[in-house]
Amino acid sequence: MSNNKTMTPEEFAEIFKALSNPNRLKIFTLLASCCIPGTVSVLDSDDTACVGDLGRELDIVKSTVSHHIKELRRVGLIRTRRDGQKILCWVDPDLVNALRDFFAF
Amino acid sequence: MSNNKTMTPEEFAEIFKALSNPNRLKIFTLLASCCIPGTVSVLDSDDTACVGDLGRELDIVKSTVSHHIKELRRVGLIRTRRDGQKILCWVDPDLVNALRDFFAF
DNA sequence: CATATTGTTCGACTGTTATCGAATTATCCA
DNA sequence: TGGATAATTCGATAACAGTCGAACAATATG
Repeated sequence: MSNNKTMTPEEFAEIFKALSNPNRLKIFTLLASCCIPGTVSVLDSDDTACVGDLGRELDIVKSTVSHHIKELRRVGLIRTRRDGQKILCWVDPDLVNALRDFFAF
Repeated sequence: MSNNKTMTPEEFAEIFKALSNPNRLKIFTLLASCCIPGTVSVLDSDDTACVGDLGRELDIVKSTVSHHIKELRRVGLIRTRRDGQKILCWVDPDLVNALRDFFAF
């Protein structure tokens, strides 16, 4: 609704690359399932951090999770915000819509 | 419409990996734009081969195109059929629909 | 201030991928 | 059968990616 810039094949390829790693895809899916678009992630409980939760949930060490989060953020799939010690994450609904449109033909 | 098997995160990741290379994505996009779903690819003229055409159109050597076609086919994004000397390619509409649904939330 | 918690950065290792040209296979046709 | 055309396979090379643990930085709290 708000994102109407045209994307190049190279940009799309970068986004798909970000989703091409199973762990990174699981992180994305988990965020997509637990986050109300446009708001922060809360996962199950309200007072737990996203990065830590994701690692615990998916059994990945935190440095790897951090690496993946950075990559997802770089291509615009997710957004982050610091809240105290924690980094809260949520998916960018505009980019998800653009991806859905990509496969609509 | 006809494909209602559930896909694992690993399978989705493999598909996104297939689309993560710019040249492979261009091949897929070109096939998607020129092929009527369910039928064979004809590109511009009727009597030219898909693999050769794709290489000429995108300026990639044929061994590389062949490699990419093989990968796209392996993950189920496209289907192929031999017609004489040529290999005709077209996208699998069911998988495209599954991808569209993946981003529908 | 000292300590605990959360996340990032760094270095290393391992494995994978994209690309090309050469050789090979398959098909058609004269 | 022999030549032409189309595509695949193979080998090599160069670049990149995922993962981990250790060290570091930021924040909160006693």
